Amino acid sequence: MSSALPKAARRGLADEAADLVRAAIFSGHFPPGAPLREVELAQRLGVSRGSVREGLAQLEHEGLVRGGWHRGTTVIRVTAEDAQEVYALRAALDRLAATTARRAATAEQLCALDRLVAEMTAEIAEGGDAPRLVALDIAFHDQIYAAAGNGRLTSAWEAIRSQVHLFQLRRVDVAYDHYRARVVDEHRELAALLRSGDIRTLARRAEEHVESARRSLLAGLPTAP
Amino acid sequence: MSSALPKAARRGLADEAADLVRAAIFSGHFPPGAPLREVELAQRLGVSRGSVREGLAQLEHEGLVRGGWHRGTTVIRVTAEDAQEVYALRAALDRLAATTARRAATAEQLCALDRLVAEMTAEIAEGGDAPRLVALDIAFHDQIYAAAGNGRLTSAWEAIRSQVHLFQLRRVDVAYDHYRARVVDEHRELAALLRSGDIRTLARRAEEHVESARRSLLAGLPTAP
DNA sequence: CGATGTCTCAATGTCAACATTAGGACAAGA
DNA sequence: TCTTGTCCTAATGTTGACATTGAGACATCG
Repeated sequence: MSSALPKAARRGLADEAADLVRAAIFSGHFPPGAPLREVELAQRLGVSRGSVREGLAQLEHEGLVRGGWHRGTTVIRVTAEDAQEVYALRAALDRLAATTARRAATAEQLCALDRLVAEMTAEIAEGGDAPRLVALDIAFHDQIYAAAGNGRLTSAWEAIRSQVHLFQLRRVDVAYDHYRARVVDEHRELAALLRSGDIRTLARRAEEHVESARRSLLAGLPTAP
Repeated sequence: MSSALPKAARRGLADEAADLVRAAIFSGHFPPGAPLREVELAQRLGVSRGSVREGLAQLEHEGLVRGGWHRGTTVIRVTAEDAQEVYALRAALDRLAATTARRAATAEQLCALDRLVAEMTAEIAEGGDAPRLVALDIAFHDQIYAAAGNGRLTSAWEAIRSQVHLFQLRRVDVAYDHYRARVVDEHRELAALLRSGDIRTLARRAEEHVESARRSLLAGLPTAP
């Protein structure tokens, strides 16, 4: 069959709260450095502090927020050093994901990649909403990790996924033209290499793809705030 | 100065509970597949269920236990597939950690590596307690990650560290002689390469070191339950 | 006899109250 | 003025009780 059923994942309020807060951070409602108070979030989301607390712990494992003993939780700030760390790790993970997926990916999964590239193309043709493009970008890489089929690798990706998402949103803020001009071509090439490319070339291009994003963000970062 | 003070990290009961349960798993008190009931742990550790719950969530992020919606938490089982996943990811992480540390490590950190190798040598001379050797092995790699100085990379390592620890304990169960014969030499070579070796050679040897561990474990795994 | 519906209970999910702490305001002293 | 000690408060850490759920036992029906 095409795909196993979505296994009816019934989730708890903690996951719900985590999703809500994460979306609020991406939307800019909670800017970098903003404090996330448990009581305030609890009554705003209509759940108890325990659930909010569990959700915040999840976001902390995603690296989106930082907290300490009796010191509250705050949204991370996007410093050049943070970007260096995240993109260095992402390069290593993407490299492994790509080379693994090169051998393990099914035809259906490869088609899903092509479909995402097509959606990016269509999005740009319609004007190009930046957040939507970034979401497609992330979804493309999600699909590669899924195709690799390594649960631990996927978990490692999920631990920096939200940070990458945040950084990419920042990137399109400071260098949208550069991003818009390259996003489709780079992903189209990755998709092609994943379907029928040399492993070593694929590994190199996967790393370079991340390197490209890192430079693009860092070029505009020091000038910001 | 030699080192910044350990910043007096005051921890909560949740971390304490996580440490206790983790140790209990390593010691074999909770064998693979054993259920971890919150109520039982709570009264045995003398803390509330909330703290135990938070601790278990931490262990779940470490991949040591698995849990689902209203389905309890159980210790992971060591299957061949799990080992493949963990060691594939570890190879990528160790490669990045080693190459990064090659440039960033301080003299003090390199000496710490030598000291650990010396401890391994001494331990083997005294008979060679397997769990202690494994602990030194893990500590050696901890030190490399610390020397790399990439917080996100260290977090990714911590997300599989406990699983690696568990797998290595299993490895010395099934192939202690092989482990005992190689552990000192392999780590001594890594330490030397980190001090003054070619980057590409270091990257390759770091991956091979993991590959060696993977094969050693997998060779004895399928025969075991 | 096998399949299906219902029931039961042990275990987890959720909640609101209580205990503890970090960090700042403030005043006294050198 | 700078340092130091104290207090206060807003937030987090912790707890036990209540609500909900999943999985197996059991009975019923085909």
